[in-house]
Amino acid sequence: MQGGRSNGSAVTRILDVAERLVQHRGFNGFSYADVAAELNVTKASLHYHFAGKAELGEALITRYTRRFVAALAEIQRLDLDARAALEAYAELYAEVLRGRRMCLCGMLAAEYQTLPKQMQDAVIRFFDQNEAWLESVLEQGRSKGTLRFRESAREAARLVVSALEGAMLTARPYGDVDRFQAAATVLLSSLTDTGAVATHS
Amino acid sequence: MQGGRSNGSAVTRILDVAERLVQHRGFNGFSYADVAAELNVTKASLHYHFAGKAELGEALITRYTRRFVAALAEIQRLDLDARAALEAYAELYAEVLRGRRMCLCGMLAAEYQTLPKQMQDAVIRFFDQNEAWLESVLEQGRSKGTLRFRESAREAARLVVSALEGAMLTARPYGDVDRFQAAATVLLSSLTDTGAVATHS
DNA sequence: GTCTATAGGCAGATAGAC
DNA sequence: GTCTATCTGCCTATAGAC
Repeated sequence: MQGGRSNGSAVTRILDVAERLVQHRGFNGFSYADVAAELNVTKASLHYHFAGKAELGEALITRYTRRFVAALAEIQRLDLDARAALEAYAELYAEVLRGRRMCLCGMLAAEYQTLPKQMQDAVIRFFDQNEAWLESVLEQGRSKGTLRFRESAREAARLVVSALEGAMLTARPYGDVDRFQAAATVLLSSLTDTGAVATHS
Repeated sequence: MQGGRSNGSAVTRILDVAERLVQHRGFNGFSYADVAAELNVTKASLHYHFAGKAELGEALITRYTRRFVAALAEIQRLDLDARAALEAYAELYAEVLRGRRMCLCGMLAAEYQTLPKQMQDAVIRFFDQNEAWLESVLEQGRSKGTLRFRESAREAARLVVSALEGAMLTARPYGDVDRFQAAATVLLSSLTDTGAVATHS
């Protein structure tokens, strides 16, 4: 899902570095100076490409969302059953975490109250699109009998997003991708179980 | 679970204001100046009580964890069944969210990479204690047949923490506590279902 | 497009009077 | 304990040369 490393245009290289910094340290935890130092340019030259931090931030979210939505479309194209589609969805998160990164929009959700308006709106759009895609997958899975949940598909979609974002969030302090995988596995099995399983250890 | 409002000692009042600011804006999103302004004192006087931001931050986590662990002990004391204990646990999170706050340690987990070492260690301890408590509740629920999950109780505990932290994280941009409640409800029902439920809409 | 230079502000922190 | 005053450093941002 990620592009190449620092071989694109100036704008692309700026976005690549800034994206990694935000996913590592947060929007309030990085500066133009950090980006400039890594690219061996000056802060002033960054302002030529992005008027201010708000514009840079908005561009980051837009690009990230575009790539994420493209990855969702690719999963759809594979025409997997619902369980496998959810596994593929969780794998998108796992890839980000393996790069020692938090989901860009999960990070920005934490900092939401301090973000410029245009970034806030872009963060909302990311989650809306994730939910819509998941709702469709979950509804289809339930209608075919491969998934099971009591509440609406929209509500179940919110659990999936919540659990995966939260699993990334809590796995990072431990530097342990297995923690994420464990939570994802329990989540998927809890939406899959048919009832014919052991009820105690 | 929260104490009174600004009626304690100077230290307590500082912690109260700083706690709210961190839960609202993040550790990198607030300053000594913010706290001082709200309390109508100067930044210098804050340094008398807390040598630096790192010490203030560590004290915040320690107090928050102590209160949270006390709330967990209170739930235990009520001797509820596992399902009700999990509902009470989720309600602790809901109370925080109703105050328009993120879980202190969830917020700090996002900013983890930028925190001073003593704060990082304190954040880890918070999650460890939550997991241990949940593991015990989940194991008991499974042995009594009121809960159902395939994997280890420790792994299921990680899902519970992940889902609730993630549900808080993603509900805040929408300013919508119902979003949290929906995710929590689906989570609990997915750990409770006995198998005799509808499998499609 | 990228640079040097600089503005203006806010950060965390300290010294020393009261 | 709280204050005034100040330090140093970093922040975002801009002007203008090249």
